[in-house]
Amino acid sequence: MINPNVSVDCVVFGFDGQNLNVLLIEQKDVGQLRRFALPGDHLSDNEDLDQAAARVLKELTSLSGVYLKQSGAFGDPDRVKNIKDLPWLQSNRSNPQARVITIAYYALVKMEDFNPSASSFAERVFWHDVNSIPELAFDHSDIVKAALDVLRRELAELRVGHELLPEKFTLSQMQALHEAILNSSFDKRNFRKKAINDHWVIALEEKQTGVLHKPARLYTWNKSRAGI
Amino acid sequence: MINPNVSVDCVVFGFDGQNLNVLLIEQKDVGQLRRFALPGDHLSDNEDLDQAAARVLKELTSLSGVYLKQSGAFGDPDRVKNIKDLPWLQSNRSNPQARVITIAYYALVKMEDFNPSASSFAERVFWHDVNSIPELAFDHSDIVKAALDVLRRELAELRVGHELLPEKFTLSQMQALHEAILNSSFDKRNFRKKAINDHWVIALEEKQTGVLHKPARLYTWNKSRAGI
DNA sequence: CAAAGATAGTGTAAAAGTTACACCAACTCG
DNA sequence: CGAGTTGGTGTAACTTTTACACTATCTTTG
Repeated sequence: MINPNVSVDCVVFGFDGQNLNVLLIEQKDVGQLRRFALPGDHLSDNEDLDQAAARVLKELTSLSGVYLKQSGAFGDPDRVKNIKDLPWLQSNRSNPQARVITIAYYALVKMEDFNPSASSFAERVFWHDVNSIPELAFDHSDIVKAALDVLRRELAELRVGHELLPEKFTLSQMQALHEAILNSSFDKRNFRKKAINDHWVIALEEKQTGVLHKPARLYTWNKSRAGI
Repeated sequence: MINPNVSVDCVVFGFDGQNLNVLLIEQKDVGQLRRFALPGDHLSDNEDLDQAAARVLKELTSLSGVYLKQSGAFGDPDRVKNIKDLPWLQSNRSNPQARVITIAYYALVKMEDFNPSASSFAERVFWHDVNSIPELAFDHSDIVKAALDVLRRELAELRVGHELLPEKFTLSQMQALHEAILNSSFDKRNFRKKAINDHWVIALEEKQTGVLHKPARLYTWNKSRAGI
């Protein structure tokens, strides 16, 4: 059974080595309206919030094995009462008037590791650049903003981000990741100094192959550091 | 109307100039069991989560005007299913089996500013030292732990704590506050240097009065700093 | 009014961390 | 073998953090 009052929404940030993206769905809406939203749905009985977030994400986008963390609860009594959202609610919900409190989750993934594919009431799933997100259903734009705030704070404390790079990576890749998420840029020498001195990473005796320039040394996360 | 599936719980931290305490209620329980819990109750229709937290806190403890911030959502399907909680649920809830998801809030107050007084299903309200909290109803012990984590992180970034000192305060008072919340101790000279150099505070041309020792200089928060 | 009791208030040197900055190295491809 | 591309490095100036101990000023009491 589904709980009419509680939902979960997932803000999945994807990194492609360059830019930070958010996973959105296009909902099947009445008429030919295009309607974008975060993957999210109601909570079922007998499942935890964490489980619900994982299930819903999988049902709508086929993504699984993603580590989701809570980023906030949204409970404005009118958050699903906007007229723009009414047609969709009427054709998709048994009780379109029901008040819905949502628990937001966020995650970070490597885009190349996943092949989102739409199902359930999602007609399409796609990645969208985080810096130019279109209008979203309900209060989903607020949810994305809040999640991005949390993400940035967590990255600065190195509590997230390890998922986003290959097992072996170069310091330039790591720097690109930080720059994409924090939307800023760092001095190469200083960034490397810090990563190495603070033991974020461990140097391997290996180099990149298959690149058309000087191959970079490979590193791996220092698993004994916090957050891993 | 009350929502059977969603509640809010408040972790109100109180500071008395020395120690950090948490506001607990003693619930009226069947028999002579003493039952301690966080002030919390179900969400009503047409109210925001933030409003619900403020209302519930006021109803149970009479505290109002407290700035509450979200610290997490708790939704284990069994979180209100423990036998220890059953008698109370049966005599206090129309649907004692209902699953309840709770949104936790926390706040920081000066204990002297408030006079908690019990009403509704709270039989007694009291402050309890944060370092030795008794067993609480439901999963409230987890909620307190999580709130304390959030609080400490926020204090370190000076996003909270301003409420806890008088308008004009001494640096020793401020230091005691930080020491109580972070449960640690700092060097007096270094702490002062930092507070002044980083412009957390503004020195006033005033001194303490009515103390039985050298009166300390008074300071006030620098309102142009983040978080105020 | 002197002494005791209590907290306030202060400086410095060493160490650690942060910042700003420019050039040569190593690989691939044509 | 030259051009293109990214990798990789050192240092000096500056800022921040840490560790550490004594004198100052007020009240109270004998």
